[in-house]
Amino acid sequence: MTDRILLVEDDVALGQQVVETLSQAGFDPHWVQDGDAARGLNPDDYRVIVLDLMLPGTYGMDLLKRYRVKSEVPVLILSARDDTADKIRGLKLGADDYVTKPFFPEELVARIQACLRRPNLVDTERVVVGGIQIDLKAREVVASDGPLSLTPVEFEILALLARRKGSAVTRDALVDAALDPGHDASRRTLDVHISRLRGKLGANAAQLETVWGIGYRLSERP
Amino acid sequence: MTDRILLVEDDVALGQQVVETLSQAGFDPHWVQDGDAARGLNPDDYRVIVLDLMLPGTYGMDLLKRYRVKSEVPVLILSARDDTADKIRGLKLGADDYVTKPFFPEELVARIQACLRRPNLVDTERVVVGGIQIDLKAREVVASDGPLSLTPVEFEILALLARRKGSAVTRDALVDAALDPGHDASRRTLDVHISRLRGKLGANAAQLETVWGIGYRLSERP
DNA sequence: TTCCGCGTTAAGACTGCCGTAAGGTTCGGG
DNA sequence: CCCGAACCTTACGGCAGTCTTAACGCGGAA
Repeated sequence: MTDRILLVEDDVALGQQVVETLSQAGFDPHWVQDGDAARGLNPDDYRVIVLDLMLPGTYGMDLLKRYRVKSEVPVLILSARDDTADKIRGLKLGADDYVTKPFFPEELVARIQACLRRPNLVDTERVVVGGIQIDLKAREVVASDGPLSLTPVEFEILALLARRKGSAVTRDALVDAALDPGHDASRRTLDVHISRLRGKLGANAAQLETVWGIGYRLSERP
Repeated sequence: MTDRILLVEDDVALGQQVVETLSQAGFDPHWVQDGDAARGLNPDDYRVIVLDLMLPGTYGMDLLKRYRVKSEVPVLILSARDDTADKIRGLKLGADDYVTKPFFPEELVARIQACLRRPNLVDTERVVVGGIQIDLKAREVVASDGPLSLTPVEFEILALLARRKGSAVTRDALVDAALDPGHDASRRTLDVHISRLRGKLGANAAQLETVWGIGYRLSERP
């Protein structure tokens, strides 16, 4: 139930301080010091992302752009006091708030909590991937051919793939999200569910692509 | 079908800018510059209210409280960037979202559209789902065939499903809302009530759908 | 007290989901 | 081109989840 926060910050002293503050505030901070490392992470794995714009390697702005493409996760920018231009660019790119350095740790915590409170970004209830429409609240799925009736496991698989649309999702992640944790043996079980899902998807089956050696991906394009 | 928006903002330059932006976005903005003037207006005459918290005369927070007493209209707060405390208080008082100044006009438009999209049926006293009409205060239900006489438990089940209309509702949530917490044993009790409810719903029984492995859903479509 | 309405439980039948096994197919490396 | 690993598909049995009917018990009303 603790909220995972991703902190992207190259300054070691500041990073340590922030991690400690967030832990004390009841969050679960994950700290990466390098922009390139942050690039590979999935933004949807976190409730809020705290991003320093001044980074070695991949620039912070690029990261922000990259995250925004596939996710709605609130992003909070850390920037130098005088760098107004960067703040505005960041906000235009979809950042949700900014904090100027130097800052008091409590201020950062308050901003993060404000982000979490914001009603409109908390839950996306409807995801569209190509010809497939998924209503996460109603648990209804409509494909090009018409509405589908999916089993709970099939729905969970499709929902996870849809939330991470365009990205490859690990077999482990899918098993974790959809399958009964009681039976952890047979690694072929997921295949069967994927197969059945493809069958029901009909004309949209091609969007559910196999990523060999990794897992699966739900593609926008048919 | 143009949506009337009430803007309460004392800053003339900002107000003009917002009014122009909203007009271009296809809305019908009404601008009052004074808190006391806004006090006399009927919130239900507007689809969304955009409220600056820093006002001369009646404080913005008072207006928000006043509106909330008699109306469910979505309220969007404008606040200064650093005023985190006010944002949080505003959201606690029932505001639906906030925008921090300075903001980009497109952002405000996007937020307003998000408000309009969100079905706002929390604590409404009357809910209509397809052919079923439910008066939550009077505890009366009218179906296509005519008025129904439901038992307390049946009514609570139907009421919860109606408030979350279109969404799948967990069995646990329904048991929690409708059944006596004393007996937590038999998980089959809910089935029986659902069955009886379907019987009474008659022609509308098909709207009460089973979501296999999850619970039930009250659908708009017959 | 008796009667009736309501919530609950019990029991049986049924639907269809899930996991597994087994055999076939595709992929990538050597 | 061959081989092993990863993946696809089909079929099937066990059983969880669901629907329905019937009966029990407790309350309030007559």
